[in-house]
Amino acid sequence: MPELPEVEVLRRSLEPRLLGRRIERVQVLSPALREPLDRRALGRLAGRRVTRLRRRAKYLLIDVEGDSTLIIHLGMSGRLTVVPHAAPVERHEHVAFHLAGRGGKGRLRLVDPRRFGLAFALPTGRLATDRHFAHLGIEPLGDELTSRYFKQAARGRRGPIKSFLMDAKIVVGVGNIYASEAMWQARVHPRRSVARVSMATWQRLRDAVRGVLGQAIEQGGTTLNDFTDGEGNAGYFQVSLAAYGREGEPCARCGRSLRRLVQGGRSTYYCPGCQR
DNA sequence: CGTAGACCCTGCGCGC
DNA sequence: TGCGCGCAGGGTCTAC
Repeated sequence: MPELPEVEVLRRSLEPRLLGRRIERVQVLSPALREPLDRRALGRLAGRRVTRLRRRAKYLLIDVEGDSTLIIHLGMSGRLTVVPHAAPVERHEHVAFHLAGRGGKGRLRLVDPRRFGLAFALPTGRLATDRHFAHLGIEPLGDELTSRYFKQAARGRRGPIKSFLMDAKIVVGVGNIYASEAMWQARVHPRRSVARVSMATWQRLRDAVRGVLGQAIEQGGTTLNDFTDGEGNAGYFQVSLAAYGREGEPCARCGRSLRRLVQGGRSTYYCPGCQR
């Protein structure tokens, strides 16, 4: 479900609703996620106030007092929302953080039908070396992402540009939707080998990745099915998608019919006319 | 070492 | 109406 823009939109929407509020109680309703929920570790968050919300790659990081961090990953189908204290438990609600403080009682809940998501707690200082984060590449919206970085990272690699863009060891946050969008924007064919990308094209790809992710954040993310921010609002970047999910529709740039192909078991959408 | 494919799981829309 | 199939925004592990 969520790529970097959706997690960032979620972070921004939750920030005013969580900052300074206290987690009164942690309720694990259904521990079966990608990694089983650890009742004891999550329970230790109880009694602490939220001090900061951050994002790394597609992970949401909720820092609390006492140098602990709650880490949430939404997988494909996760939804994290603040609901009224008395809201009925939803199907596939895995964990609920009962909140007190400004705004009265409430609950932050993680609902995840497909169970590819994660929720765990760590001492804040241990994040960088934790196995979930240790091997992640650079953030795409920071200063480090340059055409030179891309070129350097591609040295000695084979394989298609799409896999490269989606490889979190290179650059994080680019998932299946925004990979198609960035390649369309940069006019690069998804099967193009990374060994055959010129510096000018690396520059176009770099600009396209940043541009697409940035615009998607501004527009509240992409809601294809069920993405919402922390208040339950859908995004509207889906109306701006140029390629993803548009097989058979005319390319907005050249008019050719957009096509779908499968790479690594996942759909890629592209224009056979203007992507080379 | 890098890369390709299988796999984890539920739900939805489609064609029959 | 019911059923089977393909597909879905993530990441990790195994086999080459």
